[in-house]
Amino acid sequence: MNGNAPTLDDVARAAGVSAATISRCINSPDRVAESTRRRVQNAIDRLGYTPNFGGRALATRRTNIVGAVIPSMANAIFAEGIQAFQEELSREKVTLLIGSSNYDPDYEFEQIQTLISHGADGLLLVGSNRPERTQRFLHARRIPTLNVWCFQPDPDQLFVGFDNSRAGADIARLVIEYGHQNLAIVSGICEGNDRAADRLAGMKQAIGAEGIDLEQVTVLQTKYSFEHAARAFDTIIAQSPRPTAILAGNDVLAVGLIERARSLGFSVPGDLSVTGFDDISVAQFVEPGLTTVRVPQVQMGQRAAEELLAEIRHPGSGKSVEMLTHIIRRGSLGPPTA
Amino acid sequence: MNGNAPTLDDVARAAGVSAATISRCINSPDRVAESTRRRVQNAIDRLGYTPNFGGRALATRRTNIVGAVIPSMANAIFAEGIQAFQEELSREKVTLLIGSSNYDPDYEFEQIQTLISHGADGLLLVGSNRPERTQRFLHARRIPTLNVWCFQPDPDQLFVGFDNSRAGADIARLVIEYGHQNLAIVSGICEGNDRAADRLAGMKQAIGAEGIDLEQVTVLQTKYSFEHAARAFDTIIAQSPRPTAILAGNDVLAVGLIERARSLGFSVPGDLSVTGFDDISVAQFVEPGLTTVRVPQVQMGQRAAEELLAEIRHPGSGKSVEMLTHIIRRGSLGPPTA
DNA sequence: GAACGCTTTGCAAGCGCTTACATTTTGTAG
DNA sequence: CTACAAAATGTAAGCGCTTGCAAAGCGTTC
Repeated sequence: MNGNAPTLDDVARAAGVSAATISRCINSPDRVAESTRRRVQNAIDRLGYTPNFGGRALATRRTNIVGAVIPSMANAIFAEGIQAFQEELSREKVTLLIGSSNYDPDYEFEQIQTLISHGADGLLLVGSNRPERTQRFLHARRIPTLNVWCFQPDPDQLFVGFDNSRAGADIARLVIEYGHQNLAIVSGICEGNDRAADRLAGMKQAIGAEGIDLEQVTVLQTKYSFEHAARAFDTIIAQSPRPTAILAGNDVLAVGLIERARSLGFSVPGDLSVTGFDDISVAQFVEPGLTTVRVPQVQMGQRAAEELLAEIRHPGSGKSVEMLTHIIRRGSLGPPTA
Repeated sequence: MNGNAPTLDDVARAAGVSAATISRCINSPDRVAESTRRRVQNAIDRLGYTPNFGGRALATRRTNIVGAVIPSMANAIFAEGIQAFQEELSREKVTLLIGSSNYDPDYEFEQIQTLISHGADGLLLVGSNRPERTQRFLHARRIPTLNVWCFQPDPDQLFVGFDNSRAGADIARLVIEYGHQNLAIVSGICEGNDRAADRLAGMKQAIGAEGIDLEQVTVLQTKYSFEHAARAFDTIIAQSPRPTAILAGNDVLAVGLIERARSLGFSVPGDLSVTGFDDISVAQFVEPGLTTVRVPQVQMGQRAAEELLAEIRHPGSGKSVEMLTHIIRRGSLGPPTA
């Protein structure tokens, strides 16, 4: 915001019309006579006028800003989706206000408040499981909100995502189909992270359903980093009987596991198979390529933008969308060694 | 912005004081008596009041929103830096409005306009080389602007970055030190991208200075994607004499080159060395690890936030900062085969 | 040429907040 | 108890824009 920027009145004076006319020229040009419109446009250009944001926001009670809180930006997982989201918004002249929560619900709440206090007309949030007070806040303020990366058939909320649990079950089933009986799971930390929790639950459920004793399956929860994954690997590899396959809760963990395995001299998938989840771009560049669950990030981002905008413009009109995931087979999953 | 949200006046009425007092309670609590402050705070909590953004922006002529236009979000290159930038802003209760330009100057200009029209108090931009009209716009509006990812000793602009040219020269020199005489360069597209151009210029300069005939060095410019890199590789490998080392303009290209090389059966660095630039996180996870230029992204993001905020709050007080890069040696660069 | 309807424009009342200035309250010293 | 300064609060004038309503302009029609 600029101290000496020209205002509507300046333009009005310059063009010899009233401020209202200028405003109409900008917001509904067809309600203004062709000739005046030209004159006004001229004045606007000459003065280099741009509408003042505050004034406009105050008068229209709308900012055309949408907020998004994602767990992390450093992490490739959300990058593509958010990029698609942003592009879609941009098409509608809406911009993106971004916050990141670092996977911490309290911090997420703080970010949400900040975004709202900075005028966000609506919010994109990742996942659905958040503390009572966050829910209350959102609800009390009647803030259009859309959750991505998960799906629930709850008519009171908006989702554009997929069923993490089912996808988790899918990949677990595939691993078992390959003949693995001795499994380990390296999950993200489930507390406060419904996606991690659902994936894990899905995996467990499928494993149980296939007749494998869940007691025998080591489950580790760890932070999303190569380092943590490496440590998890060390724990798992020390066990006996040693698992022949490790299911990772996401690709970052999976890549970390593979790296650690190889640097310790294990062959993947010869000695040990590894699967991931998310299909981030590294997944195809590790050696061996990662067998993982492909999440339609770009589609998800686009669709989320559409539905959220719909909900903002006409409350109640946004729809939930369930997307489908599918498994991408690459080299990291093979049959167990006899 | 919410239709039925409580306003300052509502709170004033509820607390039995004037609106001005409420405002002071919020913005300069020490100018208000302890007892009233408590009473007011109480009313605020009870009503669930949050200041209206438009009103505030209008009155203070400030939004506490900072805009950033980065070439791409899908790309890991800017993720870490922007995350650090955002965290630093967040500490100061400033939020980040994000646009992405897709490496296109026109689109960048458009995004800049959008951000400004959405109230950004200042702007973070990547690189420095932009069209006349963008410069004019920024200058005419007196918008505090800071450029990252490059550095120039220009007192009229703010930079927090490094010397791409020197870094390019450094890595080229290292490659030559290893004994390579037959080189190729796969650069990003230089037009409209000063960083790519500077890196390339630096490499060329160093190569020339080391007595290698630049005519003999193939230089390809291509988009930042694994696909394009693979195609570039195909071109280069068909040449004779075949280069023994390829210098890539960034890590995405380098990884793409390595992947393609390996999938065609070439060994890296046995048959061919490859170097990168940026040290994105994949760089350490490709096989072999990428020898590349480490860019202090996190520091750069933090420092950029500090300086930009300084410039916004007290125009003229932001300082340019030159950061240093250094080379990370991993396995992808080795001596040429005899 | 009067009456009517349509389009184009102007008027003026906010939107919710901050802040300079005026006023009241409180505290303190003489 | 008075006088005065300091602290606390209130008053009111904007900040720049949108928009309902009224007025004016203009072309038709009878």
